[in-house]
Formats: sequence, structure tokens, C-alpha cells
Amino acid sequence: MLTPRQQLILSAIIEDYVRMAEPIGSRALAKHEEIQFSPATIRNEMADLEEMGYLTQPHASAGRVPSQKGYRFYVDNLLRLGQMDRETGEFLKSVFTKRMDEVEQVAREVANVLSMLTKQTAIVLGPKTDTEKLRKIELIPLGGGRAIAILVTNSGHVETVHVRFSSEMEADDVETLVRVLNDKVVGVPISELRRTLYSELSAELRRTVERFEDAIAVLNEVCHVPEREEAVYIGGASNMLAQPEFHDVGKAQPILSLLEQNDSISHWFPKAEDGIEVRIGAENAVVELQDCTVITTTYRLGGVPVGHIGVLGPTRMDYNRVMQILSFTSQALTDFLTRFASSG
Amino acid sequence: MLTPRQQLILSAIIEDYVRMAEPIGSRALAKHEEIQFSPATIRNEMADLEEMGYLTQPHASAGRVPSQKGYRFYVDNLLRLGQMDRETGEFLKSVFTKRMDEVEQVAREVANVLSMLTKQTAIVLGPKTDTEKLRKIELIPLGGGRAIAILVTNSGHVETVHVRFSSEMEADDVETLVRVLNDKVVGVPISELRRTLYSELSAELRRTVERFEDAIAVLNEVCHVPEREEAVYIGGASNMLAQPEFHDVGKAQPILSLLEQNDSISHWFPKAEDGIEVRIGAENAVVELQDCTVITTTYRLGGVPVGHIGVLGPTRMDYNRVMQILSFTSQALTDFLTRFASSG
DNA sequence: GTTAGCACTCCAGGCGCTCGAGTGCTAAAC
DNA sequence: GTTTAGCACTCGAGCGCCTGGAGTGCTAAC
Repeated sequence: MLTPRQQLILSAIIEDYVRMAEPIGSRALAKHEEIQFSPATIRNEMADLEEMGYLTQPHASAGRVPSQKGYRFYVDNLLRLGQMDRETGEFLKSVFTKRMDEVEQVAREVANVLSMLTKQTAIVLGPKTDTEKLRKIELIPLGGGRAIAILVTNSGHVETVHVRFSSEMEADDVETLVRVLNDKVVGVPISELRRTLYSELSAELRRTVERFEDAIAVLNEVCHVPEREEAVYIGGASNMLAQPEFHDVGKAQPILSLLEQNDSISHWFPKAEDGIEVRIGAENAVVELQDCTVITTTYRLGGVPVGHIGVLGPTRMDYNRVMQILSFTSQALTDFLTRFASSG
Repeated sequence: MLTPRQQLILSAIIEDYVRMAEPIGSRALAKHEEIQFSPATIRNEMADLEEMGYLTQPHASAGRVPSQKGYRFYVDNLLRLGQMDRETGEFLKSVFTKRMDEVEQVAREVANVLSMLTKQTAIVLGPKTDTEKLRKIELIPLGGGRAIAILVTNSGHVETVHVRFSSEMEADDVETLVRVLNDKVVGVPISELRRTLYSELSAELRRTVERFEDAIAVLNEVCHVPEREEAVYIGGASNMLAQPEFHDVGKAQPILSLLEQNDSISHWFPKAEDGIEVRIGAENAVVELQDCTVITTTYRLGGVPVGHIGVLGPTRMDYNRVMQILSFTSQALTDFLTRFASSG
């Protein structure tokens, strides 16, 4: 375990390094107000900290740089999440007072604001609409064996899905199908869609619809909706380039390229159910992120996690500030969605 | 005017420079098969070409680099758009044989494929849905003075818009409104929506609907649909970083940052109505693109331009190949949309 | 346990050198 | 007159050298 003094020094090194982006020497540290000992003492402690793996030295006559283990210890034990500065709080609050009718717009806005405030790359996942209940289904035939199914949820979210079937359906059949669907399916959560449709509808439809197979085909494609990938919104990917660690294009390119593969993001994105998750360097599953930190958290609707927000940057990151901002934003977004859903 | 020999040399320099990304010297040029004169002759011609502004020299003892004027002359006079290589053609064709039900999916796919094939950044705008005709309008009340209007066009495109009004509307009124809307508006192009609604509906609604103001509020918000920005899809923005001219992060960042401002893109994106448009360097209106070339073209639906595709990269770009690919893709996309619309 | 002092290490950056690629010019060849 | 060979010249990239400064580890004194 680290002595209080070692913890103090580790803290100071990390906080300085996050600001300066350059190795921190003993002399510089000694200038801190809260550090009352001489450079020599600091040097001794630094040597110990390095031996224990919390610090590294880029080369013999340079200052010290926090290792991943160092950051980890800092995040786990040293960080005291204080109050966020008023200004940022006010600003964040103001963002959610705008009129935003569509969830998509909200998510985009959050991604932008997060990236602005942190000067890093922000990622917003979701919200999942799985748990939302269906309000209405509409089926619009396009002719030529195609149709669009439109699903509206309680909160006013709209999903559309194109369906195909082998032949023309009779207008009567379509009407019947829509009526039956709406009878059975309104109030059912999207995630339950498949089960409900199969268990409750088959019999009914077989009786009432002439072209039974087509009706089933329609159902089948409608059932793809709950299996869709979560939507992904990215803000400030170019902020990556402003970080000194990515001044070398070769370092930055794989990461930006990773961010372009939208559908892979939800695979490596840490999705803790609760609280704030911090993945430092090699803790990330993906090779491209070995020198990055991803901090994420959840936002909720009706107490249930429905999506995630996160910030991506170099391991040299202002953990304190980013965690404060994420935590605040998550709460604000949760509140917003709650208002949104209840008024909708 | 340039002599044929000067044109030959300019061509060769550009084509070599596009491949090598390094200044081209007289010796290297003389190795070309189609160039039959000695380095000394080439040097003389080069000096002339430089004097006329078609070439520049990074420094006194370096080779020559094409200037913007040089590229412009090349594109206008020297480029003979030949046949695209079979392989690329086949690949592009295969892309459009996939099942793609939603225009959005098609656009995304095109952006990705274009960026892959050109190894540059690809941009897809649109398609505009302005000229599409309405097939159906649905109005789904959400309670609390909110509702969703769902507009389905002939081709199966779905637009949704959230509307608010001062108070509850009666269920009867909603029903009436929907019925009247559908009566009057089916078959009308989206771009004519506002005009049609105002000229044909006011009177009718005043007679039939109880809460006239609310109905008007709904119409008003529905009318925002045709005024929406065109959708923007970007593929391969990170390819930018692979170009040697953007190995300096400071050069690349402003461009990537520009690409992130989605709504500004349609302002600087060249939108020729016809043929292929090439904007070289300072021909671009935006400062960020002073060292870039943007090549764009149109795709159509029913003979009318409905959107644009383009490729963005450094001025040192394989104009020939990119123009071939864009031209082919534009045609393929036009064909696809035509099939899409006629079957839908 | 802490600190002052000192010798040591190592990198960044400036300087000078060389090498090679490429030029422009001149004069000879065609 | 046009083309080409030859040559002197220029310039930057790359390498080695040096120096200054920042930072360390160690030792000895407090």
C-alpha cells in the first residue's frame, strides 16, 4: 500500500502531467503548495513509486510519467469527485432546456456538447427502444409485394421497417392485419414483440386473413426491429488530433478509423449497468485503444438503463473533470428523457 | 497555348506526382516510354511551364510539382476519361445488387464504397425527397398537446415530424384532420406541401374542425418537412490522414473538423446540376479546403437531380480514376433509385 | 527521516559537413 | 534552329558532433 505522502505525490504528478503533457520532475513538484518536502525527498519517493510500477520514466534523465497502474490507482483511490464548476453546470443545464422533439436530435446534441466540454471525443449509444411500449402499428402497402411497417412507441419514437412478401396482398387483408396487430400489440414492449406476435397472432390470423403466409412474412420482418443495433452518435472525433500523443498521424489514424466503423463501436464500448466505468489503456479490449482511456456511464428511463454515454481520449485525461461532466450529463439526460416520455 | 510536347510533359509530371507524392525531376521523366527526348530538353520545357505557372518548384534543386493551374489545365484539356478497370466496375455493380430497402442505407453504403475505392473521403448528399409525392399522412396524438405526423412518399420514404399545439385536440378532430389531409394531399409533391395546405385546406378545416387553430398549428409544423436540410453521409474521413500532405496533424485537423459540422457541408459542397464538377484548391470557397480538391456529380431520379456524391482529397489526386468512379457510381445510383422507385 | 550537494545521464537543438538529386547554362552536335 | 551532353552550382536531407539544461541517484550531513 502507498503511504499518504506517496499518494499525495502520485496525485500531484498525475494532475500536473494531465495539464502539461510532459514528464514531471521533482523540482517542479516541489513548487506545489501542498507539497512541503524538498526535491530530494520527492526523488526518493518517486524512485519507490516507479519501482512499484505506478510511474515510468521515458528515459534516464527525464521526469516521471504516470503508468496505467498509476492512473488506475488514482481513479480508484485518490480521486474525490468534487462539485463541477458552476459555469459548466449552467451550460449543461441550458442544453436540455431547448426544444428537442426527437430522441435522435437529443443524442446528437449530447455528443456534441460532451465533446466540446471535454475537448475529447464523445460517444452516445442508444437509447434502446426495446423496453418502450408500442402505441400503434401502421402498415402501408407500396405495391409489388412491398410495404412499410411503421411502429410508434409510447414516448413518440418512430421505427420503420420495410417488408416484402411473395405477392400482392389484398387491401382487405392488409386492413385486417393492421387491425389485428393493433389489437394485440398495443402496450407490448418492443422487446416482447416477437413472442407476442407468434403466440397470440398466428391463430387469429389464420382465421381472418386470406393470404396467411404473407401475413406471417410481414410479422417476421417487423420482428427485426427489436434486434436492431443501438444507434451511435459521435462528436468531436477530430479533437483526437489536438492531443499531443496523437500528433503522430500513424497513432491517430487507427483510432479515427475505428470510430468510423459504426457498428463495431457497441462491441468494445464498456457498458456497465451502473455508475461510471473507466477503462484505462490495455483494459480496453481493442488493440486500437491500448493508449486510450474510455470513460462511460449509463442513462436511464424509468429506472432502466436505456443507453450509454462516454468520452474517449488518451490515457492522459482529466479524469476528474470528465467523470464529473459525464455523471452530470447522464443525470440530466435521464431527467430529460423522463420528462420527454411522461409528456409524450 | 501549350505545345503538344509541353502537354505531354505536363501530363506525365502530374501522373507521376499523383503516384509518388514527390517532386518529379527531368531524369525520372525521361525514363517514360512515351517521352523520347533527353533530360536536358525536358528541363527546358519544364522551365517554360514553370514560367507560365503550370508548375512550381518547392526549392531550387528539387523537381517540379504541378500548380493548381497545372491541374486545372490537365483536367480541362489533357484528361481523356477512358474506361474504368473491369474489376472496379464489377465491384461497383455488385454493391447495387444487395437488398437495400431504405434510401438511407443506400446512401451510407455508397459513401463507404466510394471512400474505399478512391482511398479518399467520400460525401453523399441527399437524396432530396422534395419532388416525391405523398402517399399517405398519418397523425398520431401523443397527449399533452403533442403528436407525430408521419409522411410516407410514393417511393416508400418515411418522414416524421413532431408537432405541438396549445391544448388537447379532440379525437374526432384528429380523425377529421387526417382524413381531410389525406384527401387533399395525396399525390402532391412534398415541395408543394405548404402551398397546397394553405390554399386548399383552410376553408375545409374551418368548416369541419372544432379547434381550428390547433389544426393550423399542426399544418404549420408539417410544412417544415420540405425545408429540411439534405441528409449528409461521409465515408472514410480517416483516409485523409493517410495522404502525405496531411501527415502534419495541423493540416488535417481543420479539414476533419469541417467535415464534422454536418450542416455546413451542403454550403460548400459544389452542386453542379450536370456532369462532373471539379474544384481545385482555391477554387473551393472554404479556407479549410485551399489545398484540397473536391470532385462531385449528381444523381437523379426521374431525370431530375435529387442528390450529389463527391470525393474530397488533396489536390494531388488521381483525377482520372476518381472521375471515372464518380461517374459510374452516379449512373448506378440513378439506376438503382429508378428501380427502387418504380417497384415501390 | 530529511535534505543539500554533487557527479552523472540523457535528450533537444544548433552547427557543420557531406552526399545526392536536380537544376540552369553553355557549347557542341544534329 | 533544335536537341543534347557536360558541367558547375544549389539546396535540402541526413549524419555526427557538441553543448546546455533538466533531471536523476547517491552520499554525507543535519
